[in-house]
Amino acid sequence: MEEICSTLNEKQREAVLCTEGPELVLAGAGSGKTRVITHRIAYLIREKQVSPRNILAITFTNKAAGEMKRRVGQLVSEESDQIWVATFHATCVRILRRFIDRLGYDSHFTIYDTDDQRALMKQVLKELNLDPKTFRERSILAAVSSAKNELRTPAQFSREASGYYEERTADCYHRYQEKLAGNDALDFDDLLTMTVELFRTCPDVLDLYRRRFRYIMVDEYQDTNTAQFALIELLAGKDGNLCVVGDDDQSIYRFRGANIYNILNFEKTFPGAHVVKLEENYRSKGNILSAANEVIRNNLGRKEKHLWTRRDAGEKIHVFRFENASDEAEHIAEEIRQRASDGRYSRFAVLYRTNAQSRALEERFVTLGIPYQLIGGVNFYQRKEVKDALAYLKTIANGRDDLACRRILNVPKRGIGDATAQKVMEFAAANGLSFYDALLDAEKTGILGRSGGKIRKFTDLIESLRERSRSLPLTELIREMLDKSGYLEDLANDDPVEAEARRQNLEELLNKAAAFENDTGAAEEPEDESASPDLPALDRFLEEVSLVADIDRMDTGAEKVTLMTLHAAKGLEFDEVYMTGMEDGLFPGMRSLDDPKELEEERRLCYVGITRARERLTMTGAARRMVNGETRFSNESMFVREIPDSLKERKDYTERPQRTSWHFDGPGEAESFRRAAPKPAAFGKEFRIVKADHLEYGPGDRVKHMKFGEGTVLRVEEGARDFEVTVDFGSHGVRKMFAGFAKLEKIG
DNA sequence: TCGAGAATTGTTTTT
DNA sequence: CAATTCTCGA
Repeated sequence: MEEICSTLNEKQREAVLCTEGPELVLAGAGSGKTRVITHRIAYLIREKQVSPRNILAITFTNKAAGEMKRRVGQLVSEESDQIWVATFHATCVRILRRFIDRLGYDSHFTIYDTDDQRALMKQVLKELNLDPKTFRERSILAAVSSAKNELRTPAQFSREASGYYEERTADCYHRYQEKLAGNDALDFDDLLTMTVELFRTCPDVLDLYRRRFRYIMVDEYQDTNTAQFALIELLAGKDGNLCVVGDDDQSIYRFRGANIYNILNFEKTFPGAHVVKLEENYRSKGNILSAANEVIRNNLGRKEKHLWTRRDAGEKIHVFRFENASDEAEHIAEEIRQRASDGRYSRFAVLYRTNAQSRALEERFVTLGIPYQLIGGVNFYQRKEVKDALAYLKTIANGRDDLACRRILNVPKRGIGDATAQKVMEFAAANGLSFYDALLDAEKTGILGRSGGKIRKFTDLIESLRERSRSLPLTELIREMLDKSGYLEDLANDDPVEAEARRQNLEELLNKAAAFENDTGAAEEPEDESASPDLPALDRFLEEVSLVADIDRMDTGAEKVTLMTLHAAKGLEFDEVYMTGMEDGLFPGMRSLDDPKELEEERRLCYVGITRARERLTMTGAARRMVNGETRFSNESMFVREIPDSLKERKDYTERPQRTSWHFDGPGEAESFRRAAPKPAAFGKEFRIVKADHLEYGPGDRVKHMKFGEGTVLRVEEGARDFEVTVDFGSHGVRKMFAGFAKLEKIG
């Protein structure tokens, strides 16, 4: 016990030692949250003699799960792989593979990603004869998803629906669910809702897992949604040994159903809960932490806390403003190149609000030859060629996934068009067959005339590959599939640059398959009943692949700059962080400007971004930016303005820098200012001067002024807000002016 | 059936 | 300004 707790501070120790009953650990950014969880697990095993099998730890990403496993392993070597550490979704899949037959589903179900969901919903809209203009599958799916997150069934949904639009949406939900079932498929949300459903309808199953999971821990608790909460509550019970760890200030997933009240009301939901606050930050320099605190204090409805650090203040927050997005990107890339002259690029991260912003940055990084890794955007496993390959594999593994089969039926082109596919669909529906089985049969009965031959060739291909899949290792199978199907060959007809990128992605898929084979081959010890039961390697590979998030691919070892969204950055930390696109209308986004709830969420996101930085933080923005083909002008982000000037060092690179708005350094004044005028002016009416840290010219230098032409600098005086420069312009006279306003250029 | 070019959309954020 | 969907001729 001494050794386990010796490295912990008092609060952390308190959190670790409280093992029985409900516990809430409010862990501020960088306060050693993961440390608490891992040590708590170690303490349970080593001191409380709890069997590792009785511990469940839930994380939000596979990466976090892996990291946690690794760190627990360091503390309690032997038994650590007995602990169940997984994401919500992976946990649910494991449970469902064993028991979903109780709900009338096949245990070999496939998992649909967003694209699959879209395709399916499109079919639904067509079948229900709904106008795709008024009923967009995107918004219907959003409604369905939030219904599922709230555990509302189609029946409930239609009961509560009012008005034509909602009623039709209910119909879609209903039909969509039927089609999923018909395909033995679950979408992401189903994984959660089905598990809750399973526990609610089968007490014996619930009981089994309750006995197993005597100690439950949930990381990032502030981001749980209603379904996840229900799941936890079912497993733990009102007075179970449930320890949740989170930070209400870092709740940033409201858009996907996260319910911040899960954490805000924890003590009400679990009376008698032990609450521990971790407020010492071990990560960031003082100024960075102060900036974070200054920003987040503008949110109402949060648990009061004040993060502090023993670290020195460090550099000020660097604030840059540029003319446009490409200047912004150029400057950042150039600065990183200089600062990383030792090649330690992994110390840097560039963060942005929307994935679209990565483009300009990427271009600059490429031209300057800076190694970088891009996280997010299109998930690797959702890229077209990878999905095609996976669709082949799914069809080979079992012909049950109609979407997958249809996807590849004519890829590469086999001369089997939509009309034919439509006929097969009808045939399948009429005979209660899957799409693939319909293909096999339709060809036999010859109902399709001359298309029959083409279909025959396709099914022959699949059948022969299926035969081969029984003996061939995974990687070999994929190679053969790519070859025999003519997919690789077809790729060559593409644009050569594009084709090369695709080939590389397929190569990466092969690497992943090889890694997967190695992993499962090495771990020959019979995994306990938690593993999916006796699935062939191919099926298990497909399952694993369906649950990986893009962040899971992040390579922390490589010396590369990391480019990603602020959302993806949660839980990570870097020495030097750039937060880009700090502009009103972009961050905070347009939609949040008139919605206080939404604005608070954006502010939390900003807080998350700031607290990722250990040593140095830079915030950048552009005066104008191309959005949707038109130029948008914007003000510096209100979040930047919420950071007092005393913590910032600004530099304005725009052609016509703005005079600084009234900034208040004293907390009292700032407070009243914010209350009195919480909203910034929508447009750049205010001028802003930026005090440069130095001037490029001094007395005696020749300079050029926009209006007065050339002159000689007589004197430079440093004022509070700016440099005052006196210049002799000859015929235009001797003039005294502010440097930031005059924009003098040195000549010669 | 299929490709090229036109037209028409659209924007957060992701397990 | 994309990326996706639509339309039309072969």
